[in-house]
Amino acid sequence: MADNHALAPLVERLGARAQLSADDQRTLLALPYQERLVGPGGYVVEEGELIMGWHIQLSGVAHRHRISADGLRHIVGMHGPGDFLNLPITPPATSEDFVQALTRVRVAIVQTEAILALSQERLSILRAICGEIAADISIYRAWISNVGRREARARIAYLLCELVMRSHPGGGADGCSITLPMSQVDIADATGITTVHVNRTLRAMQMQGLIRRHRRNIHIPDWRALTRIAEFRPLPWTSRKVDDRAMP
Amino acid sequence: MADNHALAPLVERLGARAQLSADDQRTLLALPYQERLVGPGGYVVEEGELIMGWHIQLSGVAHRHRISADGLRHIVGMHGPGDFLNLPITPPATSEDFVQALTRVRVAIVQTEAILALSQERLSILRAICGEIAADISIYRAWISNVGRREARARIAYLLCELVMRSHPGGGADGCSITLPMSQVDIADATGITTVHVNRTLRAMQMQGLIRRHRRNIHIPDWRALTRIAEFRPLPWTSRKVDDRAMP
DNA sequence: CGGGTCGTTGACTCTCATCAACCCTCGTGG
DNA sequence: CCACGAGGGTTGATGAGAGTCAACGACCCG
Repeated sequence: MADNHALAPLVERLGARAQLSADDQRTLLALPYQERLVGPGGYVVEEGELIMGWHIQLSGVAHRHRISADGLRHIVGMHGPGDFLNLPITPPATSEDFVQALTRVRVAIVQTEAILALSQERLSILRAICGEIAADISIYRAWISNVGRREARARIAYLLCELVMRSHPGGGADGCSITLPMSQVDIADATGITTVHVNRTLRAMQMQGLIRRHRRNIHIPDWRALTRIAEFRPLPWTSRKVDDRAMP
Repeated sequence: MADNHALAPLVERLGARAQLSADDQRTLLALPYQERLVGPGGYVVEEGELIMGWHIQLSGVAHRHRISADGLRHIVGMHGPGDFLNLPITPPATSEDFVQALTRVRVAIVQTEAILALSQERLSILRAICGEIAADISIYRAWISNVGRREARARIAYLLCELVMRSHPGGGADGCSITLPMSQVDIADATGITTVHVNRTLRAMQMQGLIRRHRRNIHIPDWRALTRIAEFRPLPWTSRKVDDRAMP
């Protein structure tokens, strides 16, 4: 139902973990929203920007980063369809980081008051939103653990696992492939290692048979082996369905 | 008002960022709750545990960690009075990490349904909770950035800044001091470096005049210098008041 | 054809991990 | 009273993983 509705990714995401009645789904899809389109390299959100409205990513891939005093970029998260780019909070709250599009990205902006009102009316929707935020938080903690103390290969493997989960509805499997939405520079900034070392590590992973590469296409012959190296926990990702069809 | 009520830390935290009427505050304080007391070293939450109720830390200091396959401990966050140890979500959701007490810790457990119902009744409370969760998320992202790509001194400086903010209601200032609630082993696991290197780095920071140490007492002669090294952003911490009085 | 971004590789350096030993303090118990 | 052990802290020697610097190649697009 309503698969071609713009807000479908939101409903799918909320429905993945919690029970939403047909009525809940209709109500969500009926939320008034504005749509924004951002091209590759464009900023979806900028640091310091006032948070006006609840941003839900509809399609495409983006990353979230901060710039340190010495100009280094730290990527602190990846975003895909259905992701909440902020919480429904009211100004004068401002964004602490940049969200930058890697591909073409569509975003829906819902009035904060509208989603808060809806949460008050419908317990099931409030519950679903809480569940989704909890999963997001768990993923952020996984990133802390990932970049904190682990060797380069494990960090990159983890990032690959996350990208696989984001682009394959059913999760990873032997023989699956992804097209990296990001350059090796981006991978470096997301894993806290240098581009030179990313390059060498990818090569080493290929030598070890963990991945096969052709340009930005990554083939994963043994999904279990990759997750073991990455110490990837699928829990927060389970039943997260992603719908990334081409734009209308 | 109600300063000596057990749930006062919750009201203070929620009131720090949002406007809560006297009536809101009374309603929050009237929430039914169970209290749990955990001694130093005890687990407040264990990995895999079913999340039953909304956990709010009332006093003490705790840390949140994960154990990797090779047995290494990764500390992914610190917790103090007023912190939400989980979101109000319903089973079968389980905890992804351990929360372990460093000092004696008191926790209030509120029925998930009770706080959800209250959020539905009172927009101001829902707003306040969203604001607090958003600040927590920002802090997690800061951790990702902290442990990702920075030298040992900066990582430790950041952790010290956070501990200062947690124990000084008004924020840090020249000449302030803290008593570390954690050993150097804990600092190592929270910053992703080894204990040996933590020790050497603390010594170096002392040589440079960034800190003075006596056992676990840390004196900070120049707060601005420390935050500059740490690239510490006070924003998510602003007006976060902490009340860590002795237990009744 | 030229310029830009991205990817690749080599040589050298350095931070930090590893391994190992030793100290201190404190609580316990003979 | 002292022996003992455990946890935490300190220090040195050595090595490995990753950073830095530099150059070059591949590809895309105007």
